[in-house]
Formats: sequence, structure tokens, C-alpha cells
Amino acid sequence: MADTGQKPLPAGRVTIRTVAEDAGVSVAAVSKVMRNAYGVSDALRQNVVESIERLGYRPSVAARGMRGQTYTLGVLLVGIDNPFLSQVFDGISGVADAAGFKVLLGVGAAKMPMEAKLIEQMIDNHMDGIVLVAAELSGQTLERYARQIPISVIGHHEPTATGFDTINSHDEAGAGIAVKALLAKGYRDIGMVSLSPKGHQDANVAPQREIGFRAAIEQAGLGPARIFRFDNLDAARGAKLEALLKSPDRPRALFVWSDLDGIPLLNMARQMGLRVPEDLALIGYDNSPVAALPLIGLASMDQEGQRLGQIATEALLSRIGGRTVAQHTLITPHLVARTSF
Amino acid sequence: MADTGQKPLPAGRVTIRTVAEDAGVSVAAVSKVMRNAYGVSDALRQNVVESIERLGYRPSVAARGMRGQTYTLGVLLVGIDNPFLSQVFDGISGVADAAGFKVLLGVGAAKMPMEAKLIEQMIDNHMDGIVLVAAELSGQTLERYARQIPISVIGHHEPTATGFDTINSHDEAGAGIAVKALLAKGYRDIGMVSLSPKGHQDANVAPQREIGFRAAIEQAGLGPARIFRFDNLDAARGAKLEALLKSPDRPRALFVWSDLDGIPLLNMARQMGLRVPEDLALIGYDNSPVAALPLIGLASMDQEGQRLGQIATEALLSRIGGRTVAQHTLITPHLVARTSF
DNA sequence: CGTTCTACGTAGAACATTCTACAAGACTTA
DNA sequence: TAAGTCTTGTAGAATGTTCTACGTAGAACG
Repeated sequence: MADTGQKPLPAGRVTIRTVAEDAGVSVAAVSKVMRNAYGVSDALRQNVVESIERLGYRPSVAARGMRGQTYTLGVLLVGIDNPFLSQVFDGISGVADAAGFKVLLGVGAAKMPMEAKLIEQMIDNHMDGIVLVAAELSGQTLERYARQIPISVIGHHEPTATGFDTINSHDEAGAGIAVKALLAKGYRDIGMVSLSPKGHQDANVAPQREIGFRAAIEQAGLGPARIFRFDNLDAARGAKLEALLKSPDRPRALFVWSDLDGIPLLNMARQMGLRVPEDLALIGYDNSPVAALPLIGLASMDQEGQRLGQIATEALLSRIGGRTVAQHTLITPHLVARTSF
Repeated sequence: MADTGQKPLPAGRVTIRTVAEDAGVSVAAVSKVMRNAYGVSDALRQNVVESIERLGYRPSVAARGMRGQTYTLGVLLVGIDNPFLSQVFDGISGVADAAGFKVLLGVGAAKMPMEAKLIEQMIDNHMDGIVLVAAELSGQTLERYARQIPISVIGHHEPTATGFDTINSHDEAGAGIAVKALLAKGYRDIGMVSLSPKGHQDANVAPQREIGFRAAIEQAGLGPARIFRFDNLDAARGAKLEALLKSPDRPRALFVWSDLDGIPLLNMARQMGLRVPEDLALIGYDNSPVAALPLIGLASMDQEGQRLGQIATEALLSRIGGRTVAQHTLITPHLVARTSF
């Protein structure tokens, strides 16, 4: 029966109330300590902190979200198996972590209804903000969601948007850099492999790269530009890429919108007995790790995914902090030269 | 001033109260309709559903979580750039979707404190359950969390766990299958490339594959088994793998714990002028898409990630539904033969 | 015709937090 | 010393749901 001096640990979930009782203060006082709010003496803080430690108290994000902040950011990725997105995510979580924010991820699979559902899910979870990476949703839709939650967008060119921030690699310039590198090596018959448009979104990265490609080709007096588009969800994509390589008027050099297509293409070409670059020159996009493998050696545009993620998250945090005027950032990508051209 | 028959849409967030007023019923009635609960007439339901549609009402997950379910599952992945994990995730989200559950992802980066933080975050978000994929946390720690939230674990062998479910590919058997395939081709000098142990977790997949490897080698009378371990976070890993290939007593055949190492290894070998399989035979693990590229052609163990994800999610849902006795599933992987051996 | 049952709907507590008032005391200032 | 200000802490509303308990009809039953 003797009091050992150690208060017994209560059963069940530890709530703010448990802590308050344990420390002998009001619930509001504990809340203030948690939030570093004004009006707490050192003695009180000390006392409360000790109780929190002892009980292992963690505030419920859900309950928190009902009135205040959740200190959680949502990230919407188009897919999960893309090394570029992985870099972006690294950048995001680094900055978020340093600022004391947690990150939860949603995967949209490039399907608009899915993306919309996930954004709504994040809103309903009372997250503090969202980073969208390469989403398919239209600028108009994004403006609508942006009225409900701070949004920062990567890989979606919407320079006139007022409700949300955009952070992009300069895709138009990137295509230009690739074409100029090919021209410098003396190639004249240059084609582009691109993505079939979904919806009619010029804001997406592939169309932007097409614009840059077309401009560079025409500027060199080599127009009209030859662009071959493929659907990335099409099961027959492989066969179609192969058909392109076998076609008699196959271009001498190809600028490929993404390593996702560039790597299989290079592989297929060599498989067919074509030498790269002697018979076919290639430049990809995203500088993925596989492109860097010596036996692959695919030259590729690097768009510094990590940095994009960092900047987008910083923008989001500043928006959460109160900024309302939109901010649009553009980063110039660079070419990583390899044996493929 | 004439009433057009269209009620005006209210400003601000649409809550359950807004809907109730609009439909002229009680708040609880709306709640019942949302949950398909007992005690609602068709007329009432119809009326409420119409209001919900018109107002575009979505329940707040946060508020929901405070008393009932959130219909949200958490998924903890070790990383995001691994194609195998991508397959697993596909399986998970397919099943979850069909059951009307949303999925949010956390990325643990193979760091225990990070993983613990994310699990706690998911608990604090009042998620209904968690699927852990290849987590580093110990079985003991998992048991502790499992008392707070239903948990289903992939890629962590803990067949005696009572508090959570496990779903695994039979890694021990998988290693055996790979070794036997090499033996059948006549190789006798067989080594294994594995992962440096973190902590001391025999439950993880790499140690399990080592056990299977060792057993198969010894059973063939070729012991002692030669196992080379590398740290996957080590920056010098590439150089060390290369050193292994250059070593004079390099094994004639290698079973590699993951394509993550197998692909660079194969690439490096060819780069050094070694022919695969004439000079070095290789079998990898995970059957990743890059391994399947014809110019790579790395044979690999396929562990049906998607199916693992599906089963784990079904288990989790049944646990959420009330099952308390643990369930442990083991799937046998199969070899995808290619030119590398 | 009174009683019991069932179906439907409602009021209000509960959930875990934040946030707005406000009160009590301590400290300044005139 | 009285009045004002600042500091610290508290009570209690508010947040958007779910869920329990209960009331009220109408139907079925004897």
C-alpha cells in the first residue's frame, strides 16, 4: 500500500487529459506546451514535459486536425516505380522532416478520378498542404482544390496559376539542349519519341518537351519536326516501339521524352543488331540509374528531381505560413552525355 | 425574390450538419445513411442521398476517426524506387480499393526510428490498419504496435507471432530452387551475394535466403557455403562488388539476393570482359523489369509481389473485421530462367 | 381495445484536441 | 495607495463525426 513515489501508468490510450491529470494542470496548459504557445512558465512547461515523457503521450493527429494543424503534408505521385519520382520524394521528405512535418503519400496511377479522390482524401484528413508531382488534373481543377488546401505542383506547367505554386524543370529548354547536342554531333535526321496526350493537357511535361523539340528543329531549318507518340498504358507499346525501329525511314537520331521509353528502345535496337550510336543515336530524359549502367550508357537529360522536391516543399511551407501570392519556379536541366550519341 | 425551386448552395465547408439541414433530417440520420447503418427508410435514404450529391458532401476523415472507422489503410514501404515494392503496392491498393478503403503510404527508408515514427503517425491518424512491407523493426516492437492497431506484415519471417499476420514468399525455399537450378546446369563452385545484416534480424528476407542457400550447398556436399555480404547503404558498394569479380577465387556461379545488386553485377562483369554465363553464371531475385530486358537477360526468382500484397491486405481487412487469431502465409517463388546461367 | 413489437428517427454524449475569453495574481506606474 | 498592465493559467466552446439510448408511431396480436 505504500506509495513508492512512482505514479502508476494508466491503462488505455494516453490522451491530453491523462497528461493533464498526471501533471496536475489543465488540459489547455498541456495543449499550450505541445504547441509552444505563449503564456506558459518554465516551471509549468517542465512539469508537463516530464509527464509527457513518462506517459509516452502523442497527440492524436485526427483530433488535432479538427481545430488546428496536423503538421502532415500529403504528396501525390503519379506512380511509384519511377526513379525520378523517387528523387523528388527524397527532396520533399528532407525539407518536410527538417521543418517537423510528417509526409504521407498517395499514388494516383495517372488516373484523374483516382488523383481527385486522393486529394479529397488528404483534405478530409485535414492535412496542412499537398505537393502534387506530375498530376494529370487540369489547372482549373487544381485551382478549385487550392481554395481548400495549400498546393504546390511539380511537373505541370501552369505559369499563370494564381491559387497554387508551380515548380518545374524547364522542359522546353531541356528538349532544346538535347536537340542542340545532337546537332553538334552532326546528326540532321532527328526524331522525337513522346507520350500520347491524355485529355488535352499542354501543361504536362511531354507536350512541353515537344514544343521545345519542334522549335529547335525548325530553328535549325530541319522542319517539319517528326514526333512519334506512344501510349504508356498500352500493352502493345513494346511492339510499336519495335516497329518504329524497323521502319525504313527511321530517324538517324532520337530524342526520347523519358528513360522509361529510352531504355527499352536502346535495348531493343541493340538486340536487333543496330549499333548505338553508329546506326542510331539516342538521348533520353530523367537520367535514371539504369541509364547510367555502363552497358546501357544512355545519355539523358537530368532535371535534378531532388532539388525540385525541395523547392516545392519550401514553397508549400511558406504558403502554409501565410503567403497568398503564387510563385512559379523554373529550373534549367542539363545533359548527361554518355555513349549513346 | 421568387423561389426558383433550387435551394442556394451554402458557403464554407459542407459538414454533416449542412446536409442534415438541407434534407430536413437529423444529423444522426445522415450519418446512418453514410454508413449504411440499420434503421433508415428508403424514402429517408433517397432524400439524404440527394442532398449529399447536390452539396458534394464528403465526411471528414479526421472527425470520423475520433469515434468510428476512417476507412483508411496505411502502408509502410522500405523505399520507393524498388520495382518489387511497386508490385506489392499494386496488390495492396487493388484489394483495398475494392473494399472501399483508401490507402496512404509512408516511406521508411530502412531506418528503424523513421519506421517507428511513421507507424505512430498512422496510429495517430486513426487509420484502420497497417500493411508493413520489408520493415526493419523487430518482431517484439511489432507485437507492441499490434496491440494498438491491426497489422499485416510482408517480407518479415515471424511465424510464431501472435499479434499480427505475416505473408511471405518462402525465401529459404527460393534460395534452394536457385541453387538446384545452378547445380542442374553443372555448376559446382557456387557463391552467394547477400546483404550486411542490420541489427541482428534473422527474420528479414536476406538471412532467410542465406539459410536456404547454405542448406542447399551443404546438401549437395559442396560446403562450406561461400557468402559475400555487402551493405546496401555503403557508397563504396560498387567498388566492392567489382573487387569480388576481380578476385582470383571468384565463384563460377553467383546467387544474388536481389536484382538490385544482380543487375549492376552482371553489367559490371560484362564491362570487364567476362562473358555471362560462359565465365560467370548469375541468378538474381525479384524478377525486376530491367532483368527482363533482352540485353540484360538476368535469370531471377519471382516472388509474385502483387499476390503477396493482395493476401496481406485481405488478411488485414479480416483482422479489422474482428479476427484475432494470427495467420501466417507462405508462398513458394519460382525461377524465371534467362540467358544468365 | 389495450398491449407488445418493430421500424424509424432523434437528441445528445463522446471522441481529443485547439482556441477564445477571462480571471487571478504580480508587477508598474502615477 | 489606487489604478493600470502584464503574465500565467483555467474554463468551456467549438470542431465534425459516430454511437447509444430513447421516443414515437403504426402494425400485429390476443
